Amino acid sequence: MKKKVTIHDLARILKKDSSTISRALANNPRVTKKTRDLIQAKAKELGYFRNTLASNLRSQKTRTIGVIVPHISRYFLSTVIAGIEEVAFENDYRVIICQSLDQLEREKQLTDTLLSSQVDGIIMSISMETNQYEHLEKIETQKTPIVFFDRKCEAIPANNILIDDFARAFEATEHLILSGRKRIVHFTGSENVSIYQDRLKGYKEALHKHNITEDPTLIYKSSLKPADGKILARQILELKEIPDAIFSANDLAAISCMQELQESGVKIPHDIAIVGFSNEPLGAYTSPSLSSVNQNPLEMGKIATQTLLHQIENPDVVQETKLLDSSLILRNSSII
Amino acid sequence: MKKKVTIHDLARILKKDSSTISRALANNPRVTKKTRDLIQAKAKELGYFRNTLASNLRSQKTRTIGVIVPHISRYFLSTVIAGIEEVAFENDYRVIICQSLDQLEREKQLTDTLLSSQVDGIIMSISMETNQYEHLEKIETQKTPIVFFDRKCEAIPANNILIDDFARAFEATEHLILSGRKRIVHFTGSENVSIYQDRLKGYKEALHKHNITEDPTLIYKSSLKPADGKILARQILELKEIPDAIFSANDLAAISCMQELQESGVKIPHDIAIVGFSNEPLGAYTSPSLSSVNQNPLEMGKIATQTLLHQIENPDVVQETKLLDSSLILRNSSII
DNA sequence: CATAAAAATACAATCGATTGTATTTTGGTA
DNA sequence: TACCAAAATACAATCGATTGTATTTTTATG
Repeated sequence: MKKKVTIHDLARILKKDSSTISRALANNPRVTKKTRDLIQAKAKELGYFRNTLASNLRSQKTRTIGVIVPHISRYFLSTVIAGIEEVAFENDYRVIICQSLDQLEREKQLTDTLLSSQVDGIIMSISMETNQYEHLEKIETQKTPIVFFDRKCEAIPANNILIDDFARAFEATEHLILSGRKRIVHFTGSENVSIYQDRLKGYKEALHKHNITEDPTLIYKSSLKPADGKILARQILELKEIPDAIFSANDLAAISCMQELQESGVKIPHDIAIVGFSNEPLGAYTSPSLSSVNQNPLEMGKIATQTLLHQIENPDVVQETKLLDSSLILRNSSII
Repeated sequence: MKKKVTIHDLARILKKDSSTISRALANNPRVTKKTRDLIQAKAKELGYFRNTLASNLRSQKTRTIGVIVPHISRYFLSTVIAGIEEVAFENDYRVIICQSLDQLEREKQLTDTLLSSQVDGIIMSISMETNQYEHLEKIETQKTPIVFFDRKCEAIPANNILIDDFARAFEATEHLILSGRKRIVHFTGSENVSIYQDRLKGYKEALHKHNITEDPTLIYKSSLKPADGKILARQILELKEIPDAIFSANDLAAISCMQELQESGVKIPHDIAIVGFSNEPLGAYTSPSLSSVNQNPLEMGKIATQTLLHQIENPDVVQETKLLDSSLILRNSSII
């Protein structure tokens, strides 16, 4: 394999010191413009690329952000990532992206890898399984700045970029109640994850406000994947008293549940009204279209990154929780 | 900021040489098990992390793959990325992900960045604007292995992981013809991109086979975004003779076009039948559901990565083009 | 022309881990 | 106890770029 050109090669060829080459390539004024032009021309001619490894080792900075998300290919997350990448690129940062697949073991391995890689900061949405926090404490010990998004994490001091899950869940549930629904099912996810806790609380609070007795048999916990939606649909159909509404903590479960119910002859929203969460694009195209909550993922990714970069440059900045805009979007699955 | 623990710190504390520390941490048999255990325990206690930068600089390997795609958040691409990440993780490789936004300038910058970062290989789908290739030749000059996927690139020797766009386009068009359609519109993308060329060729070939005269006014070129679909719908409605089918080179344009046509009272598929390309998940949920071509993106990502890793370990391997399985999926937008 | 000041460039240490070679220590045997 | 081989560990160079300090060269001025 042909070896790569280094500043030492250039130094030898041009009979200059490598420090001069280094400064010339960095446009350092300590090198004459004439010499600088000569060096830069030769570097280009020989296809020189600065070795970022060596450079970073010396400068103790990598201008790289590590990102850990449960699943890269979900709409919400891939859009957050697009926002992260956009702001990172603008600020000349690289992004390393990893997926935990909602598994604690993988998440641990990935945090170790990112710390070893000397990333300047980490953006993360914790996995559903995360119920222990040594791996996050390592990040804190290393003083590597970290920003959590979507799923709140209070295990270590950090910025959290969230939406108001409680308020939106309350709003969604109240919307169902105000349109006359009384037996409202709720689909929730892992209790390790703040967003599902908060959505559950919002649901309960709305019932309470409107004097509807909370019925534990109407609360279903699952991992909220499409397959779960189908299973839940069948369970609902077996209830003695069929419910008249569903508030699901995510869209994918809501949509697959809706399809399964329809195949059994249930009319949506006439018999059962449905509201989801996350505003997956396909929710706008289902029949009926799905009411949901828009979480502004692009914005979330951008703000998470801005927050992280600010923290990288100002290590002593105060940690805080930022609540971004979000909104309930009403479509035909919950409006007659 | 608290400094990170290095092997030299451990060496000082344990009164050993840093080389011994290094070997102990790498489980090198030259260090006694007793000493090794002692060192590893101390390393854990002090929260030592191997500095990957230093290690990589020494070993001239980064175990990192660079990925450049037009848009991270598109279903097809984020699924390919999920496949890439999966195989990379299994093989203990990191993945740096970048998006070109289909812009040549960004693509150039990103290839430079990746080369400077000393990635061991690159996986890439070229941008729509890419019509010059110096930046790709740089990759070749550096002897950095590269694999292209989806969009074929013959500017430099490399593996290409593709589907048979020509065959699927031919099949899709023939399907429309066999169901009685004669005036078939085709939506195509940039002529820089092989897939659009091939889909166009497949479309033409099918017309030719069935003795339908090719009509240039029925071929519309755009960037195939949702907004383009709407514009094209309006242009179609203004034609003297309304066409009876559309074969679109992607789904997003097909779907937005379909919606716009429906709002003007066109019945799909009765008046105009539609077939898209890429099998976006939401196509299964539109009304009517959209016929399309499944490109097996997860598989594509996995195979691209396996191919790249193989090439990294066997630099002299022969470059080839791999055609993966793909299939036309018929749904209600093209079946009466 | 001499000399000081300024400009340009060279020297050398450093970042942290790795690895071939050299040295020291240990254990066994005569 | 002396000595050798083997085992364990230390030394030192290296990867490529950066940067404070030292040295050389150039320029300006009396």
